[in-house]
Formats: sequence, C-alpha cells, structure tokens
Amino acid sequence: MSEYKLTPQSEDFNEWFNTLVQRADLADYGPVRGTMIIKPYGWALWENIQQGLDKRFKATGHVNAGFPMFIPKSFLEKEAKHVEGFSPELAVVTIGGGEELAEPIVVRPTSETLAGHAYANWIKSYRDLPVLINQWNSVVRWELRTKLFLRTAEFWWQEGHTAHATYEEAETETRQMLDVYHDFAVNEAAVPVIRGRKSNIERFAGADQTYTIEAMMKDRKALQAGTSHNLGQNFARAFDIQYLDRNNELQHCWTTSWGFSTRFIGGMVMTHGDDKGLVLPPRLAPFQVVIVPIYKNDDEKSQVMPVVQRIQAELVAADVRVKVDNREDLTPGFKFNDWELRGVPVRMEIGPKDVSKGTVALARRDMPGKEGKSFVSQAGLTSQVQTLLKTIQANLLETATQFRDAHIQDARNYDEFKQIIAAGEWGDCWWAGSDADEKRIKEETGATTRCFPLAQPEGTSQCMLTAQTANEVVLFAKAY
RNA sequence: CGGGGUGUAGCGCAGUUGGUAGCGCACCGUGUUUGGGACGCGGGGGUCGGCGGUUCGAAUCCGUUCACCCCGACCA
Repeated sequence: MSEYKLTPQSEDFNEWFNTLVQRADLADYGPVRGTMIIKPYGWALWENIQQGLDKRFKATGHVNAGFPMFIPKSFLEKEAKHVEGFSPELAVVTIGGGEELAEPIVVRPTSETLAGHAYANWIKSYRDLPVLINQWNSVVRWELRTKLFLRTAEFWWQEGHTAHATYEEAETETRQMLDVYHDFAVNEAAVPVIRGRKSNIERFAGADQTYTIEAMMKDRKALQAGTSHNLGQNFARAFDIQYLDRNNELQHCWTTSWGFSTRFIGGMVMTHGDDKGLVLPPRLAPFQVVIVPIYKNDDEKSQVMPVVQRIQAELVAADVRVKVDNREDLTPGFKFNDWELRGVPVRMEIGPKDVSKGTVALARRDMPGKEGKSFVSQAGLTSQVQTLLKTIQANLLETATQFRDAHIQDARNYDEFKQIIAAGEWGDCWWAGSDADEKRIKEETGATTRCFPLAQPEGTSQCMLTAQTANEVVLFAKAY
C-alpha cells in the first residue's frame, strides 16, 4: 500500500535518495556520526565497480599494493597546501595501548604522503621509473555534513599513486587515468560524464593540476565522480623523491594521484533511479535477471520449478548473473515491486501458462508498466536476454545523456547566467574571470565552476562576467 | 559552528486536563492464498534517547545533556 511507496523525486529528492539507499539494501548508518555500513547488496555493486576499474588499471600497467591506514602527523605537514587543505578534517590518534603517543598519528585521509615517503626510499634511478601503484582501501575525513555515499566520514575508494621521470609523462598518466574513469563511467555504469580541468579554487590540495569527470544527477546538481591529479614536483620536493638520470644528475620525480570512490554508487542511484527505486545498469548490477516463479499449489510448482531451474542453468552458463526468487509466502506482485526497488534490469516471470506455451514473460526495469513487458519463447531465450541487457544498458546511457544535455544552457552574460542557475540548470560560459570573481559568483548564486571541459569550442569570445576576451569555456553548476 | 526539526517496539507513528503505553507494517506459529505490493486466527517484542528535578504518581511538566535528520560556511 502507500507505506511501500517511496517519496517521489519531484516531491523531495533528498528524502527519495535517503530512503531508497536504505530500503534497497545498499547501505545503512553506522553507529559513529557520519559513518556508513555498506550492506551486501551495495557491496556487491561496489565489487562490480572495482572489477571494472581494476582490470582497466592492470591493462594500463598498474599494480596493486597496500599502504598503512596510520600516518605520522608530521608527514601531512611536509606539503604546505596539502596540510592546509586536509587539517580541518583529520581524525587523529593520540593514545595507543593506553599510552600517550610521542607523535600523534593521523588516520589516512588520502595517501600521497605515504606514497611520497615510500617512493623516496624505493626510487634511486631512472631505471626504477615509472612507479605505477594503486591501492583499494578506505579513508577517513571528518566531515561536518554527511550523506550516505556522497559524503561520509569514512569512504571506500581506490587511490593510484605514480612517479615519473618527466612532467610530460606525469601529465600523460594523469590524463590517461581520467580517460579510464570516463570510459568506465560511460561504458560500464551508463553515467555520462564530462571530462575537464578544475579551476584554481577547486583544485586538490597539493596538486598542480586536477582533472575531473562531472556527472549530472536527476535533480540537475553536479557530482564530481572521479579525479586525477598532476602533482608536479610538489610531493617529490616535500619527500625527496629523487632519481639519477642517464647523465648521472639528480632529478626530482613528477608524481600523480587519482581516485574513484563509493560516492559513485550514489551517483549511479541519482543518475538512473526513478520513483519505483533503483535502476541499475546491467553491466554492474549484482543481479541482471531475477526469475519469479509463479504457482498456486504444489502441482503447479512441480511443473514450473524444473523449467525455472533449466533456464537458470542456461543463463548461468552464459555468464548472466541471475537470481531465482523462491521465497515462499510472498505474492508475485510483492516480488515484482521488491526487485524493482532494487533495480534489477530484467525480471522474468515463469508460471503454468508459460510452461504449457513454452514462453516466459520478460519485463525491463528501464520501461515501467506494460510497455516494458513482453512474452517470448523459451527457445533462444539466453541470447534474447543478453540482447535485452545490452539494449537496456544503451538506453540508460542514451536517456541520461539526453537529460544532461537538455539541462546545460549557454550563458552569454551575468544576467542570463543568474537566471540559468536559479532555474537549476548548468551554465556553459566563456570565462576570463579571476579567482575572486569565481568566489563572488559562488556567494551570489550558489554555483561553482565544475570544470573547464577538455572538449573546447574553437576560437575566443566575451567572458560571461567581465566581457573581456575569453579563451576558454567553463561549466558552472550547483554541486554536491 | 549558526538556524530549523525529530527522539515512544526493527520501521512508521498515536498517546487528551499527569494515573503506570498503544496502532499499522515487519517478525514468530498456523491455515487459506499466489500472473502487480493477499487474508484469517493465535503470539513475542518497549529502562518512552540519557541524566537530574517537581509530584503520592511523569512518555506527558521543568532543567540539562546526547544523538540523528534538514538548511547554510568547507569537501571525493
């Protein structure tokens, strides 16, 4: 009945998200303020994300390692901007084994400093370069305002840390990993993202250059979905990461770092989800197909279940992730709604009528109601399902891309800009403003620069704010 | 840290002028049901967020504290 229904997105997007994340069994609140328990269904989704990214990291020559979660506090202080950026949100351990520690230990908020320390020891020669290491872990940032998946005191992610002989190599690496994130987001998660460069103000603490992939949520707010930093020689200088080049001259390395977190799960929820619940992209969904067997009595059950099991086995053999919902005492109708809430891309109903006719009913999650429901033959079912999963995957990307593009508007002057932002849209504008101008716009409109897209239009034009000649276009939006 | 809100069963809530705690869902048992959120009957479950006070008596009144949620300043 009504208590089953989610708050509609249009009524209260935030409420929709909070209740959905919990009801769909993605996550729950932890006992410590701002912490999150990722439940098995949510973690299964994260595992699929990890696999999709990890194989891309390996394919580009990276290896995984594990660094400690404890960092000497002094390490953070070695890079001036880094400590300035992170000190407000550090969790610090001062007691160990009942004794006051000689030096406080920081629970890692990110591991640039640990990598810097280790790489300084490991790298002696140009022959040791490049170092291409990634790690999967969790990090802690003492956030003031938290929200499940999007901003929690602890979150899970991967952080890549690389060291190179030249600026060009480091820049190539930084851009390559941005492309990896882009490829993953678009092709695995069906989340369209815009690659771009962050402004001075939005840049990572300690980086020379920060690149980002930005996604638009269904409430049209922007979400930074992954970042890649060219750290220049900032950390190499702070930690003495040096190598002897071919000419026997001592050189500082050029380092990078890049990260992609469980925040992205929230991004997927807010990109594809609807008023019935999650809509998961087939390539990442823990279950791609759920089979709901339908029967009224033991006689019908004994006819239906062998067919269910045969089809299940065929799908499993074809590497389709399939779940049979054989819970007793729940009506099929309840199960339909339940799996829609959890975002399973395809539902297959198999009942007595299907057994006698040699058919099944297929319903696609991305098309609610009768429109998305069809009755198909059991012959060649596996390949039909595989085709349908691909169709759904493509449709999600197409729908999300159209939605995003429909809500990015050109702003030629500040009046136009203010209207666009007030209407909740993204502003696409020529920009030659200063850091101070950027801050002013944030104060006046609530919008921040999301990125200077890598794909820039030709030529120059007038800055939206200052009317000076602008060489670049920037995207402004309200963001998470 | 500023503003607003909420704390009563796992979840959502009610609880009147203070009188010793209830409803729906969920859960357990049982029977009938089952192609879009089934129903009957029978059950179990609560230091009313914590502490202190007023009172013969506090979920209710007073004080204090804590937690969480929402809105602002900072952030993946």
